[in-house]
Amino acid sequence: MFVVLGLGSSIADRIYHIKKGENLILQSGMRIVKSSKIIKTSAWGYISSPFYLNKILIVETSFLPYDLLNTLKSIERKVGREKGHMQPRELDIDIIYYGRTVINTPVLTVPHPMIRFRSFVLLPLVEIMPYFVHPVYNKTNATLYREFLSMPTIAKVNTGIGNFYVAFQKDSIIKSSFKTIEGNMDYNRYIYSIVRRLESYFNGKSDDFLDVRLDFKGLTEAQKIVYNTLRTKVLFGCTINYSELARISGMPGASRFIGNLMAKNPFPVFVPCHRVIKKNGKIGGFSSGIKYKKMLLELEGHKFR
DNA sequence: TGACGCGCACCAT
DNA sequence: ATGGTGCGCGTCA
Repeated sequence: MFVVLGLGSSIADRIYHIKKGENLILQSGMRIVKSSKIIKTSAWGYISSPFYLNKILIVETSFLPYDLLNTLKSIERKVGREKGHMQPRELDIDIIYYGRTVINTPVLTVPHPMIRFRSFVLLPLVEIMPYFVHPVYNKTNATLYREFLSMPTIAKVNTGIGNFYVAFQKDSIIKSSFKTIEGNMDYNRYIYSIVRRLESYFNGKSDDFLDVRLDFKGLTEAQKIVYNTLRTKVLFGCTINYSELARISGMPGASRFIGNLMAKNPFPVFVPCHRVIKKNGKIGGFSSGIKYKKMLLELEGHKFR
């Protein structure tokens, strides 16, 4: 059976760890049929982690899936110390494909479930087996990579009480959310800089993100006016009530419409709908969950019980 | 045309 | 201080 393995290392000496992994794979009786170039990538998930080197191998083996998994785990252990999930490690080996077999159990998912979100898997796959058809999506690796490139890039920031996600398309933000957004992790320098600013913001530093481009297409004229008014006139540390925001947006009396608009704000934090509170001093609603509105207002210096 | 919503003012307890 | 009732407004079906 031919299988595709993904090797990665995020602790120096990375090349040495990968090389050692390959040798142990050979020693365990597998035959390396083809191997990709090594590529360098930023860490997946939390951006502050160190960089990775990755490569993939096509190997020929007689191991059955679970035996293969155990063998690879023991190789990982031989190369490095025991590490938790998502921690930097000497060597990480994933089963990308096991022939055309599909496995879906708590211990093992094959093909690897994150293939279509990871350039460090897709890029080498395109290099050494572009026309292999993914048995679940029924698409070639080349197609998966093309789809990956047209996905938004998702930055993920820890807020202290949950994650905050920002979806970028060509250096402009198309959506932000306190819930997971689907997309790739293909960060660039600009996205890094926004993430660093968000990290500071969630630590209490004042930032209105007015230079950040938000993609307002698909919104009505009235919606754009309200979001822009809120964004540019109600800055860090301020609050406003729904009817007052309606008034300064040029639509007096539309407080209920404003509430509606805040509820479906595609850009929480960047369009600061958390600063819109009720006239009687109560906090009002928040579509992502009221705890986030409280958290944001508190880090901007307000008190709510 | 008519319902709907993260509100508001006004009136009741 | 709570709790109901119309009212208001732009959307979407």
